[in-house]
Amino acid sequence: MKIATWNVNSLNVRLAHTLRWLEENQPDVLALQELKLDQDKFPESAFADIGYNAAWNGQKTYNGVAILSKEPLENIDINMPALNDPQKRVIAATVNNIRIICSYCVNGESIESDKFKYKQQWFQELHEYVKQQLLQYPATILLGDFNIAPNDIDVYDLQQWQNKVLCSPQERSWFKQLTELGLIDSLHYLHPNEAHYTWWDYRMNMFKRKLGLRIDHILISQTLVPQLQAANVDTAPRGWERPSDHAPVTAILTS
DNA sequence: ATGCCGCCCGTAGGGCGA
Repeated sequence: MKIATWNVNSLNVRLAHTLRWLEENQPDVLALQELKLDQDKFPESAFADIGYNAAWNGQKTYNGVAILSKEPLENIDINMPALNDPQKRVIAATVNNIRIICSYCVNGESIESDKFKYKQQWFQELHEYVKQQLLQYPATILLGDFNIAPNDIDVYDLQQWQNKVLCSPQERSWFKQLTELGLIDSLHYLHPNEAHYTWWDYRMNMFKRKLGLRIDHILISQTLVPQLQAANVDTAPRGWERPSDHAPVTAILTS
């Protein structure tokens, strides 16, 4: 089973890229973030035409998440039930008895900002939600854009980024608390000493200069670790014409 | 560096992302 996550930074702009990537890579599940389109504007038929079911949680202009799957999507959750959040950042569904939780986590802007407080509250809520989901679904995958680079190796210039948003000790502690629920960072688990980035700033030619951060992740519950075969970042789409600033992240589980 | 780039709304230029 091939699982993937990709922040496409507008599905309107990136639909062709998304379809191309699906056809070339044939994942069983693809989680999408930053759709930036309203619920009734989702291109369901374009995905159906190439064999993918879809569940989505859309929002005009900002946010928006979806799960695409070759197999049917069951027991769909829209947003975290306990958080009355107008921002559409979470969708969950069950595929082949595996719970898939797709998250577009809060950016936070800067450590000093009110948005950072929202990020903290949001991660507290995510922690509670995932804790409950794991009780109900021992085989769970939490994946998406976390907007946190959890380890020093996930950052191209530690000196520049330490104590900045995405890399601060506070954010790393929130990420660690999630993993302590019994979730394993699949790429870091298989490649602990390799630098793999998933996001490169559009400015200053950061992709060509290979200067990025690893902020998109696939966390798998401990029950699934024996099945984990591979984890990777596909940097190719970041080099396509008019790309998303994020690249797809993949994990392969044996069935 | 209040900069850089890109998307959104809307049709100029500010909000937002990371």
